[in-house]
Amino acid sequence: MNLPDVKTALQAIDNSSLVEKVEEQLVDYLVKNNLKAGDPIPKELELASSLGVSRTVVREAMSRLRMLGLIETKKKKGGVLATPDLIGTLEKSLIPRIMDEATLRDLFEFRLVLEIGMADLIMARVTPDDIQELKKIVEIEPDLSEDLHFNIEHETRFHGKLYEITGNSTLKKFQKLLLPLFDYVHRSGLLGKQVPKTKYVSHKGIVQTIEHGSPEMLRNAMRNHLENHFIRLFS
Amino acid sequence: MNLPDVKTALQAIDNSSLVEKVEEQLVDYLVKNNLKAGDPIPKELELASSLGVSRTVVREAMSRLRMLGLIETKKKKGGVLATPDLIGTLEKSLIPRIMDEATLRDLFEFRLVLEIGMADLIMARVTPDDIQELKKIVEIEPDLSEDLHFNIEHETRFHGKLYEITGNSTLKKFQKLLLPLFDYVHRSGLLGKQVPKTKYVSHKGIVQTIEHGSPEMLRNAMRNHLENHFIRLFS
DNA sequence: GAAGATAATTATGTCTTACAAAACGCAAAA
DNA sequence: TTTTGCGTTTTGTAAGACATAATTATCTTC
Repeated sequence: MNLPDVKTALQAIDNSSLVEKVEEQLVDYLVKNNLKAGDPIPKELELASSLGVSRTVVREAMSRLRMLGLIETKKKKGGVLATPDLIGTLEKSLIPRIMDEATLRDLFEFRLVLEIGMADLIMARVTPDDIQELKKIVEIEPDLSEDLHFNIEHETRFHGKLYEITGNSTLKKFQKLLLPLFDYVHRSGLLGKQVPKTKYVSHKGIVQTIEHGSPEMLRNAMRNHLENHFIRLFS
Repeated sequence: MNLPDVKTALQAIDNSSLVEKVEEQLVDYLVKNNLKAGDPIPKELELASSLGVSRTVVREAMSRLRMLGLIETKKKKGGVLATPDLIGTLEKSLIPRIMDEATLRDLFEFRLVLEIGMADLIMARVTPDDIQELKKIVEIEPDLSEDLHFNIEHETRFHGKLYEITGNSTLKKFQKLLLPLFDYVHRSGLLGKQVPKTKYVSHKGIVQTIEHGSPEMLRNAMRNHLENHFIRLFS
């Protein structure tokens, strides 16, 4: 037996608790029986007896699924399958101070990737109303020297609107989720020293590109706009 | 009292279960006390008595946090704070057949956004070895007419390698997570009819761009390569 | 006195029983 | 017919007991 084989064999030993096993079996049950949202789930006592465990264990497993949004339970009625809220679940475990630095860096990059990549969605779905709103936002674009807090608030509003235009609400929720994280990463010194803020393509420039440009131009504009961040990443 | 006021008042009623409240308080405790990975957590019985609830409830709440990877527990030793695995958590609630269609579409778009946006990371971090490996992969690039399964497997290997080159393991894990989902979306008819497969920029073309081109060129190449998917989205 | 075996201790993991609370159905009363 | 109230069902919470694992203390043996 060679080493990798030994490793997989060792990994195979079952070290999970009863609750975890029941949780797995429950998910399995949902999938196997082809249940869809709204379909009822067996009662706790039924599950307990058919799985051969105590109700306590079943309840703990169901509690987890409930937290994931996979099921909902009501008194007397029992449980039904629900449609989970992916991003909402993420939110629960996303606590910047607790996460390891590698993941924090990763997520910071993640944002940059998203904002450049979503150019095509924006160009395909932007409406005249959206453009008007963007113009109104950048009208009061703050100067570099101004109050930092206002700057951040302004950044958030502008970029948030961009996410909104994509019409992809998962994307939008994801952005909202990551917001507090960027703040934290910026302060944490995780990315090395803050580089002197130079202005590249401005918000106004981006709006203009959206109104009169092409997807390709918008990708480039966004990339340029985010140059400050990229410099910190690659230095 | 006007109507909106009444509404907010009504929303304020606390409809959450004890377990949920305890869960919140626990997370609060972790954050407030500035705990970091490895730091111990009070014993179940202490928590139960200081929160004024039964051990059952405390255990259910902790079970949830354990599932999120926020804490780990060992017999005799008790619980310690851990660093949660974001993507691993997502995996638990990502069951294509159970998710609603809107989110599925969103996630499909998400992938396209990522692959275009990550061009800059690729260009900044690609190594000669990576390029060699990419070349080896595309060397045996299958023809359009060939076996579908092999096609998919090949697609996965090529794009997976691209994610790997970004050096962003969260991004990579995310891709791996989404893979089964794309398969499902493709078959589900969610995106309308399959368009006749035309070849745009090929994998070989992308490799060449990575080797000799610029970030901007790679963004464009990726966008073009994914044209088939975009057509389905915007039609 | 040191090393190893053994027992005591402690905290989590599981089981059981009991009761509270909400939601539903049905029947009785207005 | 509508409403009110009661009984039933199922989840939510509590409490106590024991099992299990890991750590610490103690004892035995040399």
